Amino acid sequence: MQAELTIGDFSRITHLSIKTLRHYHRVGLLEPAEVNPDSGYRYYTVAQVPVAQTIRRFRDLDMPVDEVRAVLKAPDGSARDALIAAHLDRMQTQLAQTQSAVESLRALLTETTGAAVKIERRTLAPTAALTITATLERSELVDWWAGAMAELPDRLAQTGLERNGAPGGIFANSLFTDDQGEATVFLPVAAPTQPVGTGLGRARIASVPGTEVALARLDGSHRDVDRVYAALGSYVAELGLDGSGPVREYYLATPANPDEWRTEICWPIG
Amino acid sequence: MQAELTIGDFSRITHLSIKTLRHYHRVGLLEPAEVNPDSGYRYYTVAQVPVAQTIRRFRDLDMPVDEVRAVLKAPDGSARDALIAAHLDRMQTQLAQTQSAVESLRALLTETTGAAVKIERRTLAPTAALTITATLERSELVDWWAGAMAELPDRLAQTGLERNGAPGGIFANSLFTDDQGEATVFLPVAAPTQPVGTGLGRARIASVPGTEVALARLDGSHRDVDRVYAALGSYVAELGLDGSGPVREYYLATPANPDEWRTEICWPIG
DNA sequence: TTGCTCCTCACGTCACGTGAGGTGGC
DNA sequence: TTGCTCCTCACGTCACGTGAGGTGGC
Repeated sequence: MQAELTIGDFSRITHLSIKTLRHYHRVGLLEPAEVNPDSGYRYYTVAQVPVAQTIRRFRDLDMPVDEVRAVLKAPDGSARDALIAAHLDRMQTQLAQTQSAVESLRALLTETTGAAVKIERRTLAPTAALTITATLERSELVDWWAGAMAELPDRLAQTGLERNGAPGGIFANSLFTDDQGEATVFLPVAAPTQPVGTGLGRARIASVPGTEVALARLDGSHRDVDRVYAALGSYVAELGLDGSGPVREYYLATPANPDEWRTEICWPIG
Repeated sequence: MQAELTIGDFSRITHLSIKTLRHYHRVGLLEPAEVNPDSGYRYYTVAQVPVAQTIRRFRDLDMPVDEVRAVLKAPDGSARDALIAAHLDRMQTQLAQTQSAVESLRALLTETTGAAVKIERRTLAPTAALTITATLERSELVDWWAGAMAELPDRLAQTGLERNGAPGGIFANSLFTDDQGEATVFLPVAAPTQPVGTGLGRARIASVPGTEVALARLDGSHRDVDRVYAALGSYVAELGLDGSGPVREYYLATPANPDEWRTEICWPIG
């Protein structure tokens, strides 16, 4: 025997509000067992309680409704587990980001004058390089960067070429102004004396152009990289220089501990 | 000399997207230093860069725009610090909730059959009690509960009355169905032989009515309290009982470690 | 019969993002 | 002059919440 529960009963049992239950009906996430065609009254059964609980748990973790639906409809356990694992991963990332945002805020508040960023001018020579390029959303940038940076040394070994300097990245302005654009990471190499074959996957041999830049070094993690960008951008603007080219970064040291990273941030000048 | 920056320049320097900058202008969070009245072009100055950075930091922490505005306009450092501290507190709470939601999900997934909840029937006798009652939003409930529970013993000492049983709480259905309603916490006392004076603040002497209930014990934190509610509600519904009264809880033990709490959850029956 | 529960529908919220259609500045 | 940057305006997104106005069921 299926006990018929009104929406109010079901709400009390599941701790999902009535408004929320109606919403979940509208979007097809949790359909009442029965709807009276005359009155429109929704009726649920006790068998639906565990489903509602599962939904609540996932929504508490901010899993999007569409994804919760996918989890509930997943054909088998492994598909389900994969979706859940993916979401827990995202949660993990988000927790780390929040943690880092808190630290960043603390730094901003405790800092008395704003540690001066030392800016120098430098002329970067053009070079050949092993490159990976993609057009992507700003939000994908960090993950993409890590993957591409990890791939480059393996590809380099395939080419048999000599490495010729610190790895770098080039980032289109639109990545910042419009939240999407082209990014490149590269490993400088001595110019190849003969053509390099295929089989390098997404990696390519290309030339990285020379340019004059305003440059500042960032010691530590990229948590506060925006402060360096701000210093450089302000410097270039105050001098009335044309800084319209894409920004470039050189990764002098990237050990496991991000606090020990050393990076050069380069803002191109005219 | 104030360097005039176009919205694109300013976007690159601050890492706020152009759309976001326009939005912040619309809502008055960050106004351009100048707007060309003919073209509508926005112009910013380098002096605005630090302000933009501060905004970005706070928004990264999900501080609502209205609050960021309040922080920026705070007349003095202490008002500002108070707003920031309040927000960091909320962040802390939220991190804890996320943590607990993850654990709760893990529990739901690893649990094989769903630990059976033992349900018994009991008749609760009416009693006099020292009570604190409020109408509140569901989201305020936990904080309010902690404050009121902490206050009750002090108030009891003021009355000179004898405690007569475990503290409890009574929660209106609308708290769950409609996200707001009346909540009461109480400390049972022997019926006072003479009127109790005023000066008890928000606490009152009142009578807690008797009722018959379906009851289950929750050992551990209230993280998974909804599972007990679900078991009781399903039980009552399946037996076709009228369970429309407000839910009641008794706090048998609330030591510092929430995993050692013991609570009786009572679903009233007709 | 009363009043409590339930219903729909249209709109609001929050912090932007999207996209059409158009104009200004070097 | 071209095309790149900038503009407005209306609407969309996400997960509901609000509120008006009305009806069903015990």
